[in-house]
Amino acid sequence: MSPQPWVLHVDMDQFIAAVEVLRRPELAGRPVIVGGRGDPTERAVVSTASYEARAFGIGSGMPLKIAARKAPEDAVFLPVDHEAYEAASDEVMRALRALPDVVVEVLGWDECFLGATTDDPESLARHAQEAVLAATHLHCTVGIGDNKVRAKIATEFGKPRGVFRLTEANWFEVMGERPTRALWGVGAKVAKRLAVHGITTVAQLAAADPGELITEFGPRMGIWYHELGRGIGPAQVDDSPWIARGRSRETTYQRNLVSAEEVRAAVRVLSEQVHADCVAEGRAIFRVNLKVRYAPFETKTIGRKLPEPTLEREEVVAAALALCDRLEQREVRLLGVRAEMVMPGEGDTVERTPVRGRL
DNA sequence: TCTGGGGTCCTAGGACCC
DNA sequence: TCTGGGGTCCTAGGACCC
Repeated sequence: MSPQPWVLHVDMDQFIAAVEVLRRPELAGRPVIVGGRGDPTERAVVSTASYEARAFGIGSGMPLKIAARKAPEDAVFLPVDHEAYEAASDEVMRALRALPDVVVEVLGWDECFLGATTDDPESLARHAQEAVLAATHLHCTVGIGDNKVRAKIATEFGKPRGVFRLTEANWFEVMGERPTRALWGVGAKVAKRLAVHGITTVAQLAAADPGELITEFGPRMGIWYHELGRGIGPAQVDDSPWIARGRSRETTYQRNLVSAEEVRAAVRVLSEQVHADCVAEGRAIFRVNLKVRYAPFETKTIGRKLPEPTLEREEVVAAALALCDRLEQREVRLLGVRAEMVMPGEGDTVERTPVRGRL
């Protein structure tokens, strides 16, 4: 068989929990739950649970308070330590980039795509696993696909520590009868809207009328979902460095903010932090957004474009505070300030690259 | 039963212009 | 007095991912 281009998706197994166990070997084999400040009585959620903790029904995104209720006596709750995971992530990516003739596109701390031309992708996958294990003592799963969508989904079937190949040849055999929710980019809301049209499985999505999907979801997403049903997606792996579109800071308060003064004080703090982040990158801010979660759980976002892109602290803070005037007089449990930044080498707007970030 | 913090992109609709 | 068609920009809001 002649060599052909392949996409591999490398996904670290229980990454955050694994990094914590690595530096605390005595925790091996115990249920480890990482989230928030490590205090299960606080408002926070689980970042990662070890496989031992998952056996008790604890998973990512679950409130720590719920996790505490499900957890056994010997469970360990740990605070999130971003720097440690970033350092471990750097080592993982470095090991993968050292593989011969591969392109590495980083998706997050614990996952990336590899692009390579080979006649034996399984062998490359095993080499990648060995290289990561040798460099970091961490295990990973590799999904192999003929594009990014299939490689990404393939990983699910290889967990943990395995390799799985998903291509046009076995797409419907593997995915056809699964719910649309199993597709990357289909969440609860989209699955529900599809179900209204009688589409509940991947095979049904593949057979759906594209016109109907376009009417429901718009020209871009309609076509995207129709192709997703057939496992079609981009295959180009791009290793150009990622440039963030914006920076944001948000905080969920342990006690809701009640008065307008409290809210304004919190917005000032957050906007000063965001401003400092942007100054550190040296990229001017052209838009400021405010995200507010009212108690109990309703989220709103408002924003405004600045007259001119700027890095003047008081201008940024004033813009964020001005948005406060448009908030409702209700208890606030979360506030976030986001700054969108001018892209280097461009004008004052962000150039949208439709697929990236979502894929 | 209680729901983080950091991101990304898409769509609808109004304002405005020719 | 009635009111086009096309385009761009902006804002708000929705949805998804790790």
